[in-house]
Amino acid sequence: MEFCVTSLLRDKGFKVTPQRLAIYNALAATKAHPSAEMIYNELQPIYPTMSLATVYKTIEILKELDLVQVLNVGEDSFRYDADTTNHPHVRCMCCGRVDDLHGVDAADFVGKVAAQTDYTITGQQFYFYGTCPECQRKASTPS
Amino acid sequence: MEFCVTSLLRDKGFKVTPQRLAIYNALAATKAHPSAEMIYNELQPIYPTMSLATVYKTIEILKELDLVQVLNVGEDSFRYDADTTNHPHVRCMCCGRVDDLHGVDAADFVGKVAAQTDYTITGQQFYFYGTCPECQRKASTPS
DNA sequence: CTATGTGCAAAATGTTTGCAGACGA
DNA sequence: TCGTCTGCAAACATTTTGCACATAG
Repeated sequence: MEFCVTSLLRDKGFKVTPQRLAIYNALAATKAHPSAEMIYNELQPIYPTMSLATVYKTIEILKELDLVQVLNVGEDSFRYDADTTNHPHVRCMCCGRVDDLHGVDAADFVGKVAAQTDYTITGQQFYFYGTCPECQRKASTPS
Repeated sequence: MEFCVTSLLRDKGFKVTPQRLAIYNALAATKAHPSAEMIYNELQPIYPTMSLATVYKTIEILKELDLVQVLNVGEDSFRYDADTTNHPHVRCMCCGRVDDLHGVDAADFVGKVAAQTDYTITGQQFYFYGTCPECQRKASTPS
């Protein structure tokens, strides 16, 4: 996996730096869909001198290499996902966490939409909003 | 229509001001899903003294009254839609315009998703990306 | 050794806030 | 008249940029 990123970077003429690997690995290792700042905070203990600008610049490259996708869940910042398969996401309106929704077939729906519009559809993004299991539990058993 | 907004504002204890009516009317009169700045620019000729802050504050109220919904098409700013029915949107990756996608039944798809997750689903937002008819035409007949 | 990358600080962008004067009810 | 609203400017948060030094190849 790490080898893969290394060669992908090199192939496109990008240099392989510890920061770039660390940022990609942090993204690949989590399902939390972190924002730039969350990645930065997570890497602070390991790379105390790394700057937020480096996180942004690296994400830009990772996007170019199709190694991450960008999420726009309605917050004031973007989130990033190293799983670049096209899957829907859910955001908990209570605690703010964002989860994947795998295993739902959207092809029918996308097909119907594509048939209804004059646009040429090249991609889509589905966001669901609700309450996650933990927040449901918290809500039903008040302290 | 205008009467309706007036009384909705009054009912909730908000004052009815020309700026608020103008902002809502501007939103209700267009299908372009303008951002705060686009609304501001559109109203400049008629209300030259109006500030962007007023646009933002008014939109906040309109959201509270469920008179507008917020769109997050992946740009760096939000867009607003006075059509509060839950319908998908398409964004042209070429010219940036955002259009409605009415007449597509999402109930099946939403139902499948809701059945697959432990979240309680309370809402959703579908964004499609592609090329609008005009940009397709432009692309096929280069100057 | 050279070109690119990093880290810092400053800038840019979009949005929010505080406050004095204006205005709707 | 009174309380809220407006408009301005300043504050804020997120992301981008410029540049000197560091480092991968």
